[in-house]
Amino acid sequence: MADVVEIPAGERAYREIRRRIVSLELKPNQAIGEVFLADELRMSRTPIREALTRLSGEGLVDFRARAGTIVAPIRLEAVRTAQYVREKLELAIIEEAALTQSNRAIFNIRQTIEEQRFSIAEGDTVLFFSADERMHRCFSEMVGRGPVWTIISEAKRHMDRLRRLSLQDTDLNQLLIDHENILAAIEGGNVADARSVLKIHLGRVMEDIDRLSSQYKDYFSQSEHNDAEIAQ
Amino acid sequence: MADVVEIPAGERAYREIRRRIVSLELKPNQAIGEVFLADELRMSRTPIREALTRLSGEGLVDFRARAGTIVAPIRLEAVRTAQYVREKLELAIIEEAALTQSNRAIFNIRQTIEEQRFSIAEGDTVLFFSADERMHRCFSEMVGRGPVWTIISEAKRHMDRLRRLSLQDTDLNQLLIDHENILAAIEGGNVADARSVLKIHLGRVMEDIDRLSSQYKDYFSQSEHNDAEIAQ
DNA sequence: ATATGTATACTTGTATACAAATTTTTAAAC
DNA sequence: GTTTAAAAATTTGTATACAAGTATACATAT
Repeated sequence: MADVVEIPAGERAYREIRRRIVSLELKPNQAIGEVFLADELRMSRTPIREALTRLSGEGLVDFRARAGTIVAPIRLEAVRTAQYVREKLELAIIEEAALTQSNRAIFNIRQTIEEQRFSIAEGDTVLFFSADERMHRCFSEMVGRGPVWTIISEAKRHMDRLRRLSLQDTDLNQLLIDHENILAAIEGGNVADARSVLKIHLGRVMEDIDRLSSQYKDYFSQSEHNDAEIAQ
Repeated sequence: MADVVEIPAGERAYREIRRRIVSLELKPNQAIGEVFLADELRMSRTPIREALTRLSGEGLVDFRARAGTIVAPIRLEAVRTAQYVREKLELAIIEEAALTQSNRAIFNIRQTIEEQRFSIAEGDTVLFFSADERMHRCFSEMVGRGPVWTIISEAKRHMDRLRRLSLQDTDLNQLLIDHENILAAIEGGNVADARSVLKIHLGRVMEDIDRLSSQYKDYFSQSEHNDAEIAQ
C-alpha cells in the first residue's frame, strides 16, 4: 500500500523559495517580507520562517533584525571560494574517474550529454544546465564519491545565480564540446587530458564575471568584506 | 557609544545546542524533545525550533515527523566524505602556503603551536583541539582562502564528534610534532614535505575508526545508506 | 531648501494555542 | 505468556497573537 506522503508546508516553502532565488525570479537584494511570502504561498508565517532560516544558513537569504529580510546579494568572495573548492575537488574526482573503467557510468554520462545536445537544439538553456549538473554528479558517483558532489553543489549556489545571469550569451556548444572531450579522456583512461580539459572548462564560468558584476551592479554585494561567520 | 547588542534567543539556542552536540554532552541518537530544550534553556519552543532547523541543515539533528527529534548519529559515510574533502582542499592550501613567505602568518601559526604545547602540559585536551583548529585556519588565511576553511569546517562536523571519542587515547605529542614539521616545511618553502607530512597527519584521525565504531556502536548510524538529500 | 525631531506604520522575534500524527501504555482475548 | 486492539500521552507541525525594534513620513525650525 503506497503511503501518499503529504509534503509539509515548511518543506514546500523551502523548495519553492529556493527555486525562486536561484532562478533569479526573486532578485538579489530584493526585499522578501515574511507576510508577503506567507500570503503568496498560502500558509502562515511559521513555515515561511523555517524556510528562510534554512536558506539563511545556506547564505541565500539575509535577515536584518526587525528591519526586513532580503535575498542575499551575490557575493563575489563566495563565488571565488566556490570556484576554488569545486576545482580542487572535481579535478581529484575526474582523475580517479579516468582510472576507473565503468561501462555503466560511461553510459550514464553519455546520456546526459545527449540530453545536452537536444536541449541546445531546442534552445532550452534551463534543461541544458540541469543535464550539465547531472553529468558532473555522475563523475562523483562513478568513483564512489557521490556525497562530495553534494558539498560542491552547496558551495556552488552563489555561482549558480551568476551563471543564470550569463545564460543568454554563453556558448553552449563550446561547453558541450568540453564535455565530450572529458568523456573521451575518461574512456581513454587519459588522466592528464581529463584534468586539463576539465580545468579549462571550469574556468570558463569565471570569464564573464567582470562584465556581469558591472552590468548587474545592484545584484552584487558592494562591501566585499561580508564573510560568513563561523564560531569554531 | 558602544551599542550593547542582545544576542537573540534563537541564536543562543543554536550555539548552545550545537556546542552540546559536538562536545558529546548530547549523545548521538539521543532524543531531544523541543519542550525539554525549551525548558532547559528558558525560552519558548519557537527559537528552539529555529536552532534545530539550522542544525538539521548541517546534519547534526534528525527530525522524525511528529515522533521526536534526535541528535543525528555519527555517519561514517559523512566522516569519509569529510576526510576526502578536507584532504584535497587542505593539501592544495598547504602547497600554496609553502610557496608564500609571510612572517605575520608564521608568527600566528607558531603561537597556536605554543598553545598546543601548553595544553598538553596542562592535560587540557579541549584546549589542544581548539588551538589545532585555529592553526589549520591560519593556513587557509595566509594564502587568502579563509572562507575555504569554513567549508572544510562545516564538512568536518561529523568527524569532530568522532575525534571527541578518541580524545583520551590520542597521542597529542605526535600531533604536535606533525604540526612543527608542517610549519618547518612552510618556512623552508618545501612544498613536497609540507604535502606529505600533512597527508600523514590528516590520516591519523581515521586510524581508530574501526575500534571506535564497534566500541560505541550505538553512536553510529547502522544503515549506512542515509545520504543527505539534495534537490538539484 | 535642508536638517531635525516625532509620530506612525511596518517587520521581525518570541510566546502560546491548537491540530495532527506517532508512540506508549493499558486492557482484553486467546 | 503472547498477541491484538484501543485509548492515552507525547511530540512535532502550523497558526496566531503580541512584543520590540526599525524605517518612513511628516511637521517644524533654521
